[in-house]
Amino acid sequence: MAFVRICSWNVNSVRARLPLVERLVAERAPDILCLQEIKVETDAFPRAAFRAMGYEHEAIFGQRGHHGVAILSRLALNKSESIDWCGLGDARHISAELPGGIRLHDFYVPAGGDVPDPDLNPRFAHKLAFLDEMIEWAKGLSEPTIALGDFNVAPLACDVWNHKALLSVVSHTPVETERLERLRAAHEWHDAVRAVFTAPQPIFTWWSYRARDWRASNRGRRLDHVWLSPDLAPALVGVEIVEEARGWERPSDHVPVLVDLDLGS
DNA sequence: ATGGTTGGGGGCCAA
Repeated sequence: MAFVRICSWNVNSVRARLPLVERLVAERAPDILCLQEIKVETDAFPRAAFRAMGYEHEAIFGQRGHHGVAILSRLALNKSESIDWCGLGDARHISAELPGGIRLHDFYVPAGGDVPDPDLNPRFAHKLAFLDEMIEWAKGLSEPTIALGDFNVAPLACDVWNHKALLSVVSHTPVETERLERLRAAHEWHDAVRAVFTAPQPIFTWWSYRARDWRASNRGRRLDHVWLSPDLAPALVGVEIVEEARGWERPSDHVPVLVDLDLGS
């Protein structure tokens, strides 16, 4: 095993973003790609393109039009499975076991709509219920675990461009950030990105498509996360937020998050 | 306070 580079990336359609995934692979060579919002049915996933890039192992859970997650790997993947959060059948989670018995969980947490009130907005209620289910699930975990993906929550004040303004904006409201912290604490996960880019340094992984100039206004949020269970925390070697990918042609609104681990022999 | 853009799938919805 030794060194393993893992990438988490909400690609906002894997078919639309294939050239950018190929560029990332050429330039950064991750061993494992964890994608979210692939927006394609499992059977229509462009497997051949990933095999051509050297990813021979796959765990894919797609869905027509919406959501969808996939793990593509140069290392063997075993016992892949998905949990049906909130019983809706949504393709928002896939997990697989890596060599060495590490379980890797790839999440696409609901965005939650616009209105931050669960009584008025069913999407926000769904997001909170989804996080509540994750908290209960995490309490029962024991194995070495990596949880990553688009959590759609920016937990810290320095994870958004304007903390006070975003306290009432879905993704940074107290009910969400408190839940995310309870989830993290439930398995004592280590936030790999914040272990390297420590607070209060602002770090973002998402910039809206709607900005005239995303780089100039820099109104970003850190919605994408990579968490390591305590036994894996010492394996952390490095992190890169591939911010430049937001400026590539026809970009996703999220950028890749790379985490390097030294898993020893 | 509002609108701004993108992708999928078909003639708007979700993000």
